[in-house]
Parts: sequence; C-alpha cells; structure tokens
Amino acid sequence: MHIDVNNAFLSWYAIWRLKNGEREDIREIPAIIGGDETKRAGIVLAKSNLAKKFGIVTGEPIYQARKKCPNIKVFQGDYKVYKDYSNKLYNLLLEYTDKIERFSIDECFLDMTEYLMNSTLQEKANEIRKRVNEELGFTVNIGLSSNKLLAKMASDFEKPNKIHTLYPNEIENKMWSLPVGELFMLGRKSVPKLNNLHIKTIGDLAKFDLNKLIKIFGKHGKLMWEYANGIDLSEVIYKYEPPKSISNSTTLAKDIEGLDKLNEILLTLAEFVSYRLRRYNMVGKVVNVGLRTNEFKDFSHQKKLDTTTSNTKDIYLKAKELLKEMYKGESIRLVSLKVDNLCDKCQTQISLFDDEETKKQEKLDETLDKLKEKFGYTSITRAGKLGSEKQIKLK
DNA sequence: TCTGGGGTCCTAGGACCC
DNA sequence: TCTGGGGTCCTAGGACCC
Repeated sequence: MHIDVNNAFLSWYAIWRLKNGEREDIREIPAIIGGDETKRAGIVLAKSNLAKKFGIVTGEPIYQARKKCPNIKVFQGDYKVYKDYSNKLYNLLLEYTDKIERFSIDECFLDMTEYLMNSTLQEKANEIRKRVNEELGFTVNIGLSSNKLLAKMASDFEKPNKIHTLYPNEIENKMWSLPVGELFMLGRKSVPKLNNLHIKTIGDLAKFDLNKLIKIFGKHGKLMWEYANGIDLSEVIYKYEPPKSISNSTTLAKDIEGLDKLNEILLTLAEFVSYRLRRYNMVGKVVNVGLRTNEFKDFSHQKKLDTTTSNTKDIYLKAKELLKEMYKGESIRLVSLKVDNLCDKCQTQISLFDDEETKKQEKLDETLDKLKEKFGYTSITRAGKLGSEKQIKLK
C-alpha cells in the first residue's frame, strides 16, 4: 500500500488555520504555499486544486504563478504544522501494520502481507482512507499492488481521496499509455533523451531493447526498463535508518562576494549542521562546501577529515579551507555545507590525538547545545557571525 | 522580488598500490 | 621490443526524489 497525502502542505496548513479560528478554507480557493519572496525563496511548494486549474505547477516561481492567476492567495506555511500532521497520520497507520516506510513527510509505504486478517487489501485501504478524512481532516490517495513501484504509480492516478490498484495484469491497460515522464525516476533530463529514441509512453519504454538502454543509460537504463515493466523487488524499509549525510544550505537575500562574508555564512551553517549531527549522536568524516553563483552555476569541493568529528570548530575550519581553495571571486547566491560518511559516535574509536583542545571544544559545543535546547536555537550565537544572522534563515 | 532545501545514489577520472 | 592488469580510494559533478 502506498499512501500519499493530497496537496499535503496546503491541506495541512488549511486545516491548521481552520482549527485556529480562520473561516476561510484555502483548499476551496486558488491558493498556494510558497517560500519567502523577499528572501529569494519564492517558489511554489504546494497548490490547491483550483490553483492547479490555472496551470500553476509545484516548483515554479511565485511571480509566474501570479501571472497565471493574478488573485492567487499565497501562504508561507509552517514546517512544524506539517511535521505534526505527518506524525498524526503515521500513528493512525501504525494501527494497521508496524511495517511502515516513511518515504517522505507526506508519503508512506505499508507492507500489508501479514496484516490482512479476514479482510481484503481493498477493505483495509478504504477504512484507512475514510478514517484519515474523518479523524484527521485531510484526504489521501492510496495505491495498491504487489510491489512498491506499482503501488506508488497507482496512488498517483486520479485524485483526491481515491484508491487505485495497479496489479501486474493491469500494467498494460493502466500504465503503458502514460507519458514516459510519469514513470518514477524519470525526470526532466531523461525524458528528452528517451523522446529522441522515439520513446513517448511508458509502454514504448517497456518494449524497448533492454541492452540498448543499458548501453545508453548504464544502471539507470536497467532500472527504467524494469520500472516500465512493473518490476521492483525492493523491500518496505520500516526499521530506523540513520542518515548518511547531513547538510544545510541557504540562498542569500542578496548575492555576496569575498571570503570574509562567505566565511561568516559558513560559520552559521557549520554551527547548525554540527548541532544536528550531535543531536543524532553521530560524527562525520567528510566535509563538503557548495556554492551557487548568481548565474546559477553550481560547484562543490570536499575533503576528508583526519578524524571523525561533530565539533563545530573542526567542521568550520575544514569548510573554510575548502572555500578558500575553490573560491575565485564569483558573486555568490547560495552556500551549502554538508557532512558526509556519518557513523554513530559510540562506534568510533577515540582518536590518539584526542588532545586537550578537542575536549575543550566538545565541552563548549555541549554547553551551547544545552542552552539551545532550553532557550531556543537562536538564544545564543557566535560573535563571528552576528552580521550574517539576518541574511539567512534556518528552520 | 526570477528559479528552495534536504536528501540518496551513480559515474568518471585520477592517484596510488601490488 | 615504447609504457599491463588488477584493485581501492578519493573527488567533482550530476540525476533524481519529495
């Protein structure tokens, strides 16, 4: 079973508003959830069905959406609200099976093979659909099949508040006539290449020569052919999976130039990334700094650390080093900082060079973290980044 | 006031080793 | 007799997802 919340961010924000005394249901008007335009984050994150009728699509700039529908209402939404409703949904689903994969904040896969008791999958799905609507106040689409890929494709059929099946014997009828870009994992780069091979529909792809696809697309070629034929052997991953990397990035309110200013941003990011790392009780081995120029050119550099760490200072110093070697004076729009190759802190060996300075830094981070937990993340900050604080926002 | 943010996985080239 | 054949690790860039 694949469960997908209809217009998740917008629906959730709508019911939160209603609960907080607003009369207007933003699901019933042309409305979108969007980022902050004054901070150059003005893109459409979710849309109401009426907004969709104007041709507004997720990911496009808000100003473009306004051109399509001049009296569209724009809301900024609230990530905490989304998380809250996502958890409510998850808890309801736990009544049906504990084999749930949280694929994203608004999508779940349920392995129902051992949990049907005396009812059919259809009956269970219908009960879930109804209960979510009545008890939580929003709607979901549910896809049913014998594997994850087909269930996911099924939940994407007609919306909202609907249940669809896509069993192997239905593939030809229900899936093969769709445009090839509708297939999961076929994005905006692959579609034109496939079209050039005269592959327009998922059916065309399914019947295309597998070896040719592998020659052209490598592993991805095999995957897309299997998906087009409804083949997917992957399991529902319901056990906790620790993250493999942790990153934060920020689009700056204005382009900036110069190492000093960029370093300030890096420090803010290093503080946040390492704070999150410590909250997971993990350490990382690789630091990666990414930049986007005002011309939307992306580049990045990465380097291994001598020892795994979650220290703000270690990560910041390495990031600074990377920035220095990659920065050639461009005008910068976005800065990102990622810590990669993570592992549990308790599994790592204590470094031979775990000197006094490292212990001091750990103690400092620990103290700052406690203050942040108690008084809020922004309650305390480093003097070295006071200038950058207003230019970037972190959740 | 033109184009977010957080992830995972893959590929290709180069360094280095025996 | 111009310069083999494995392998691993590291890095940069890119595709895709929600």
